[in-house]
Amino acid sequence: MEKKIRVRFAPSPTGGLHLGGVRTALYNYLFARQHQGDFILRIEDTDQSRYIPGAEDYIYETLKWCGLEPDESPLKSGPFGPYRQSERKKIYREYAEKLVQAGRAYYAFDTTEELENMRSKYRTPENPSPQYDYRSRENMRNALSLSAGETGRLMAANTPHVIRIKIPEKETVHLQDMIRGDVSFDTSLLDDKVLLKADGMPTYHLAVVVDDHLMQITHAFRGEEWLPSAPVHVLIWRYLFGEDQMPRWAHFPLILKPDGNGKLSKRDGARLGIPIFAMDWKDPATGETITGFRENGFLPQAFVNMLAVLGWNDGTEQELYSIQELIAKFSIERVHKAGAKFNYEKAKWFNHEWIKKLTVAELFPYVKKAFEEKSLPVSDDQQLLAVIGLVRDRCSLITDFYTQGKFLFETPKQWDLNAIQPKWNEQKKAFFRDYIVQSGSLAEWRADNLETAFKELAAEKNIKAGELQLPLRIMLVGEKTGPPVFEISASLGRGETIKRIQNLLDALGVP
RNA sequence: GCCGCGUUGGUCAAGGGGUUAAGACGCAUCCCUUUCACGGAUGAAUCACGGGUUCGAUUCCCGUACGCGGUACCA
Repeated sequence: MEKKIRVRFAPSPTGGLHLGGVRTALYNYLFARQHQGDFILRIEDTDQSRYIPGAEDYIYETLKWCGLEPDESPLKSGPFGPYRQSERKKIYREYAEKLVQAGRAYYAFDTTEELENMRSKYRTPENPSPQYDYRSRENMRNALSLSAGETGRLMAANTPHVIRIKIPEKETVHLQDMIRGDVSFDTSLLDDKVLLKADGMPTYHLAVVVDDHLMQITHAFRGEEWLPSAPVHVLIWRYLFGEDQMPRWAHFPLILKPDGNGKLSKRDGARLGIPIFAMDWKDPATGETITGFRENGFLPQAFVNMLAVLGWNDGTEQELYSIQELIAKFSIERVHKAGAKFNYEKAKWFNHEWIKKLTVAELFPYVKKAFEEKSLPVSDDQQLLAVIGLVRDRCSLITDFYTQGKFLFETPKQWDLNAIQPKWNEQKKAFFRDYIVQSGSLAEWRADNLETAFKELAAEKNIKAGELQLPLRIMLVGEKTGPPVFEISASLGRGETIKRIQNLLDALGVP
């Protein structure tokens, strides 16, 4: 029987989740669902100095918003818990010691200063970052260079120490990446990475291997920034559990900043005025808020869709996918090798498409919330439903519903007078006075009736209807934009329409 | 510096020894609309460079350039 597919998303709770992080979660999720496997959320909080309050909750909320709920997580325990690495601390020491016993790792007592001394001593323009490796380790204070007695004495005295992996001198480590194929590394270029830190916490390198093994992870997918340290992980697998037990790897391409080059960072969001985090993230240290896609008016379906195709496609022309379609069609092998620049305009296009795709009823809760956030609570749900239908095609973001539809719920406070004054005259004033009366007696207040009445009256008075429509629009909405003017008038209702016409007539000083 | 990974229009990208090198976003023009959008049509714009291999390379190989990532007791 085949082993059950198990994948994990393993973020560090150090801040908001940006596009790349969510996409990694998404690809893991899609792969798990496609194979009826498990999707695990593991919190990698081994660096206590980088602990950020709220970051972990942010991860849960983001996954929830995106619909990527894990099968096992710190919140939803399973048979392989705990799922927070800080709570697994004691597990790692045991494995680190095993490596020491096997001669594949060793104790090292170097202080931060000693390490810095070594680096500055060997640092040259050609070698700006000297490594702790097979050459230099003999000159450092560790169990390999010290006598057994001295090491024993230091250990007995509880001297602060780390455990480092002993990287073999001349080997080639191969890795089969599901996206990149065979990737190989020369071990003589690798350094003796710290596995267990002085505070007893593991580094990522040890923790990822131990936990992937213990949690029976079958496929380990992560960002490309991990590729250079992958050979270290392969070696740890080999020494601890056997390479045949190792999960299959895939390293996802990075998401790059829209302009220039480099990995997308939170700075770019502020700099370019675009969201890069899934949801608003308030930095507890600075109090600064970095805006998110959700608050910018993105639908989760669109956000997920956009992310899925940023670095993957199924080879057809299809661009719009529901999560179900993604589960059916996604494949790791078709994920790109090269990084992709993020394009906010295209992201908005996806959202626009999803706004058109959803029903008015499905849109309703999002739009209602958007109005509430703008301090314009809507009491009449029916009316809001009607507005959604009226303006949806011209909205790219949920927040656009407010700008496009607010006219219905608030009387214009000011008018774009420049649009009408130049051509305004007595004749037109008279037209609107009469139109108030005429339309007021209409049997049915419907857009088509209004338009007919309006045009008939214009013809009667010998004025081009087109020249009167703009003034009417300004009266009703205040500005030159918006849905067809008679549609607006229809949803506004009789009383409000007349009131608004009268308002502007008054403002223009009609006797 | 060294190591790794990349490189098809401005961006996302399909393709993969012989093609008019798809499609989408954006842009431009036109149509629709007497508003602004939506929508529709059309258009401009691409295989990083140099060597091979081959009857033929965007596609395969090797270099070079460029970009990114890594080079921490961070993940």
